Amino acid sequence: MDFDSNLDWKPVVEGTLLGISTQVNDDDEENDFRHSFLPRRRFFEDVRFNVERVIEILQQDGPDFDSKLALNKLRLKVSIYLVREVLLRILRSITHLNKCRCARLGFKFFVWSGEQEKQCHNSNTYNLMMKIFADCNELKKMWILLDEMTIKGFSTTARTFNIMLCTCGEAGMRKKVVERFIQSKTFNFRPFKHSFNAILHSLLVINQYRLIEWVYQQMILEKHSPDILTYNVLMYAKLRLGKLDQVYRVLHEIGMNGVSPDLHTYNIFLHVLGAGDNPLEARNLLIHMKEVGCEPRVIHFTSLIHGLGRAGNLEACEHFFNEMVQNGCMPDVVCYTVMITGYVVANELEKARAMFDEMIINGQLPNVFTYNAMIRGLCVAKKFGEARSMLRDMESRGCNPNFVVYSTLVDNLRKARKFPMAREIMREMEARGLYHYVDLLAKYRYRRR
DNA sequence: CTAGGGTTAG
Repeated sequence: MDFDSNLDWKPVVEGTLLGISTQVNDDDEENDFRHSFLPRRRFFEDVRFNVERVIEILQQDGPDFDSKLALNKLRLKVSIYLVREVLLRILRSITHLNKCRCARLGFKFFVWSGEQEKQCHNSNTYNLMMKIFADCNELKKMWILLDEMTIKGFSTTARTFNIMLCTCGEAGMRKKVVERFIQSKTFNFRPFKHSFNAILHSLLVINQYRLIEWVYQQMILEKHSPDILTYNVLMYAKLRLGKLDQVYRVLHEIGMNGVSPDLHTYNIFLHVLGAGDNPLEARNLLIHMKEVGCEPRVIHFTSLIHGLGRAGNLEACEHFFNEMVQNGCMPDVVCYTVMITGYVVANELEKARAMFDEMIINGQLPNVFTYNAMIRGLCVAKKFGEARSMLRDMESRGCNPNFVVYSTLVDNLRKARKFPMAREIMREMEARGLYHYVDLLAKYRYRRR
């Protein structure tokens, strides 16, 4: 995909690292440092070229076309890079209509490449093939591949774990997957200290908070000692599950075990104090952070302001927002969006608008989250015409409305019994294919950022 | 190359 641009900037960047000026003169024949990158550059150009040829052949696959034979005729040198690129292309092309074909063609190529060159598979290519099966709902085949990679001696990774877990529809099944990885001898959990932290972290990424609690219990049963990462993940899960009292209990345990809190720990507590509408304690914590040399940053203030906004304490939001600026932290898109959401929740549309204007003046570009908050505010104030023109606005500024933005508008229109306009917006959604969103939900929800 | 702040409503 982005291979072109990669090839172009890489030599320049490496040159910069070596202390060589980035202003390369193209006419300078003696400038031979670029030549040393040629073989590498050539290699990737070849891969790219061959990916196209392979895809072209796979696309023709059918009863009247023997694609394996055609692939053989190419007499390719099959490398891990080639396999990876082809599988990635297939993975990205999956839609709800071509699932069967993608799974079949992907696997055909996967098997064929393995027959050409023993060294062209690794954990990564297995993960990719498994991901293709996962997205195509070929779960049995995915499990078979997991066994195969283990038998062949490839280690499973956090990525493997995530792919398997995301296909589990029910909690019981997810627990089985977790058990398998905890006991696995071939689980490559680096760079984490032990597999428990790797698993806990993976679970955090895909929002499996109850499982985090369970894995933590297993970890204690097996006498592993938790570190600050373990505790932070656990507290984060407790926070998301609304078990605020237990977050404090974990903090107490951290102190008892002589583990030092870090910036993530503080962030979690700013979240808790904000949500609990406790600006006084928050202020003490901010002072404490500075004392121990952990200077609060935008994300810390944002966590706090988010909680306070939800709790309806706008005065405190504004106070900490100003304090942040005074501390030399410039608010970013997320922070502005949190402030706007706070005003919207409190029915302060004009203040929300002022924030929206301010962020643009300060060079922060509103994104889908920001527009969604503003549209929600306009709906709450019954300004549906303006809400709809804001939808047009965001589009013209290159920020395409997503499923959430449309839902905000449609739901509010329905609540206000403005059915014709609601239908109109829904038709637009359909025209953009956003109804298929539900079908693709599993594909995107768990994707790493 | 160890995570971290934001959206609908159910």
